[in-house]
Amino acid sequence: MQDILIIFKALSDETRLRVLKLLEQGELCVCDIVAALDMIQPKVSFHLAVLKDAGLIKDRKQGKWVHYRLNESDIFRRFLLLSIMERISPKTVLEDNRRLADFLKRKHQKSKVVSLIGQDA
Amino acid sequence: MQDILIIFKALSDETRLRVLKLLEQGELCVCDIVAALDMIQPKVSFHLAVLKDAGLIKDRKQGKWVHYRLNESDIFRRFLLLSIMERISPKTVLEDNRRLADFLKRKHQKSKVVSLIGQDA
DNA sequence: GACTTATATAAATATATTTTTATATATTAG
DNA sequence: CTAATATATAAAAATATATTTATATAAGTC
Repeated sequence: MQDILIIFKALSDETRLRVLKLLEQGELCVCDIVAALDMIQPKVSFHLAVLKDAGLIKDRKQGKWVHYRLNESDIFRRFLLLSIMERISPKTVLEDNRRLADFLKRKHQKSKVVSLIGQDA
Repeated sequence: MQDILIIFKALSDETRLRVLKLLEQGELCVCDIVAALDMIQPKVSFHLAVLKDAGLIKDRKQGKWVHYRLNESDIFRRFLLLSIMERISPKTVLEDNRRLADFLKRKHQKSKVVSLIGQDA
């Protein structure tokens, strides 16, 4: 019973559903999600931990960053994730995606500049 | 979004999963469920209201009694209910079922006696 | 009509979850 | 080595949910 309870508890929070929806588009690091949701980092980390505990997401550490992605390795969670993607309100998702796109654009611009400076030096 | 959130919230409580499992065997009235779970009645009524709100169960009033049954009228809820039935811990379920069987037996004996008295009169 | 039974609901209390604030840890940059 | 950045975690505060206790409603019994 524990398993299924932990999964449903993890899914019974709007923030966490938004995170899952964001991760539909692929792996994201914590700071991406913080920017997309427009929330403070410890709050996001808390919710990521809940989702990870329920086996709904996986993480991968790379340097300073931790990247999260959906865990679709079993069919039940896979179905749940799919149903969420379909049913989540498009309005919130739109704004989350806009903020994420903005953030990623600025992030990439910055890394471009950094690498140009790197070339000069 | 509201819909799916309300459904997951309803499913994120052990008592409510036990209620759903009990209802797998068909319609039950509140007092049956109270006996099966060995809980006080207002508590059970509270959880039934949450499940009903989420559209997971339906009720039917008949005289003094209110009978509840699973609502399997849409495919998503149906799938969720099915997954719960499969995954819920057998230990708790066994005890719930034993208490329910006991209660129903006594209930039927009593109604038998009542109807016999009725015959005599 | 008074009494009992089945259920629901409201108010008070207890418990669990989420959010914030502060801080720790680890990695990289300078 | 010091500073900055990304993330996690602990403690405190805020909020939400569940539980209990008391009471209301409605139906049936005597």
